[in-house]
Amino acid sequence: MYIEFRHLKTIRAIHETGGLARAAEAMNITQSALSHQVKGLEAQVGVELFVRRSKPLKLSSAGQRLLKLAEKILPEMEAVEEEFRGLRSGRTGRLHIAIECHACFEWLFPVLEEFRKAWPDVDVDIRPGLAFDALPALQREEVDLVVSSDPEDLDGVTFSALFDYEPVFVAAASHPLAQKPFVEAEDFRDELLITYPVERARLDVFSALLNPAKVEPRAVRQVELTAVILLLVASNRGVAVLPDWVVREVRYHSDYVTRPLTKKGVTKRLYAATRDDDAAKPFVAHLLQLARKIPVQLQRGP
Amino acid sequence: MYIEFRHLKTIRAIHETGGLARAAEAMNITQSALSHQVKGLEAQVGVELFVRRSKPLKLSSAGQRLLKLAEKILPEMEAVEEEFRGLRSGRTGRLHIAIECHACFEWLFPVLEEFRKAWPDVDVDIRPGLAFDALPALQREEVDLVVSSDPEDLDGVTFSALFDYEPVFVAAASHPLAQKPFVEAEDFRDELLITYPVERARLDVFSALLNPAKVEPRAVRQVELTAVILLLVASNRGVAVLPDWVVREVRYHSDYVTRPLTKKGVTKRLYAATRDDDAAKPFVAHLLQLARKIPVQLQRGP
DNA sequence: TCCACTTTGTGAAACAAATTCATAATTCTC
DNA sequence: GAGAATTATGAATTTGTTTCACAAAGTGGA
Repeated sequence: MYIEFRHLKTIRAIHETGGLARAAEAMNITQSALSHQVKGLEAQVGVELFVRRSKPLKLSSAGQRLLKLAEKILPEMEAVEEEFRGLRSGRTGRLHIAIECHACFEWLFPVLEEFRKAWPDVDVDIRPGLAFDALPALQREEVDLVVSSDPEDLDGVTFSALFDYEPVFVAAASHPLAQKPFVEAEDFRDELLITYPVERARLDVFSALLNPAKVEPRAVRQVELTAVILLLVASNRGVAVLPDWVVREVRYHSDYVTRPLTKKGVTKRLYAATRDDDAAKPFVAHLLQLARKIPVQLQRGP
Repeated sequence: MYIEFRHLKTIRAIHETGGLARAAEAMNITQSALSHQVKGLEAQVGVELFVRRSKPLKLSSAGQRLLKLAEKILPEMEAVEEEFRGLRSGRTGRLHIAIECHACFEWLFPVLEEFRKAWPDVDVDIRPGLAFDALPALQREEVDLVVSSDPEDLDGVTFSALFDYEPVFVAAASHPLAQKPFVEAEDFRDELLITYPVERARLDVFSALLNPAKVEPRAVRQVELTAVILLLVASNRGVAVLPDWVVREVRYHSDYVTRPLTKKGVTKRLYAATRDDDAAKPFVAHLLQLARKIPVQLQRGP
């Protein structure tokens, strides 16, 4: 049984125009063609779809059922077609973002806020990238942009630099280490370190400081939310290392202090990874531009 | 841009089987045909639907959008096809009932209760037929069965008798007229008559008794619900004339009495009107059978 | 009831599109 | 890099849709 979109459109047109001849005109097609089509459809489904006793062709009960289907299906259909039209013109598309760095929510939300104003038709989503390997997913087109601080050389994938940041030590103002101008790996040996619940390789403290120095903190506690981490730190229940942009406001708050890691401080760079063919799309370029500008503005503070 | 069901099925099959060749086999079609089809579709929508860098063909982001559409639309489609298959075999269909007689709900609900057990796939509905002319709607296939007590000679419409009933006078036991063995038109002259809110021509009291005798009751009050009418009658706020089946239980209830209209009583007959072509359908026949049997059982009482 | 008018139905021919066959070109696997 | 598996392509074939030119049937007015 082969009902086709053509048939649904016909049913709808006949119903709307109230007749086969008028429907034919509305569809720029011959009245004859429609007659054949309707006959063919009725033969296929084996059911009378129209009442033929009276001249302006009218839907039978089965026909009305089909009309209901048409009115449900065709708009969805047409929405997708419209979407594709927009996709060709570069106005629409999909931008599913995976973030490997846990704290990136903090600056990404303002970026997306701004982005959506400019590209309302782009299907934006954030996938908390912690559950899976983001870069393979990028290659498999499951995801369209990955935020990462570890560029790799991958086929068909480009990494573009977004901005630099500094992982900084955060502690309560009353904490002994607050007296030092900077902290070193050894300073962590007796501390309870609060981190995001991700593998150590993805945490700047470990990758940039503790692992190279082979230092293990007294204890590590994993906390999901940035606000909660800061709360714990403020009440002297532990210390943390967070990207500077996250604790920017905190600097002028008496309960916390921030200190560089090592004398010279540590600098890391964030990248956005995209598929090469996507990089040309205007909305992708725009997002990258925003992701370079807005976090820097946020760091300058309010 | 012409996306067709064929294309959606293809998208789905390729996704499910994980490859064009396997999908082709699943659809009993050549692999070549599918390749052409996919190419044609991509040309139509002007968008890459598959990732071709790797061999087992994989959906691109646009392709995934289309897959989502397919997974939404195809099941609805297939449900309707199934419905039509059932319709051909007489297992399913539509049975929208219009009732001209207001009290018919009382026996129609038990009938439909029973009916739905036997024909779960038939789309049954009751349209309170008071708002429109039911018989023309029947001819226009807006409705499939009309319950009426006034058979007419209409083209393409058959009236089949259901059962006889007697419109009876109902009054509080303490009402003076309760003393009489039967009531006559003249008896209504000083009464407040409670009726359903429909035109007088459709009320048995008027058509069978008062109009011929040219008697007008002291007052008429219109009430929608049978239970409320009986409540009012019980508290002696008026009298009513209702079909006997409605007040069956009431007979043995001390607060009410029922009396025939005129010495011999009045007998009316209910009919079901159907379109001639529907009358052959097995579920229509079954409904008529139930509508003859069940109300009589109800009248015999519990 | 007849007549003009409108609307729907039909068969053959023209046209358009989908499918197949045979085979080439990729990519994957070992 | 050979062989297997998978997808792509071109020409021929088959299938399906549309048009054309009428035929048939219903509608409404005098």
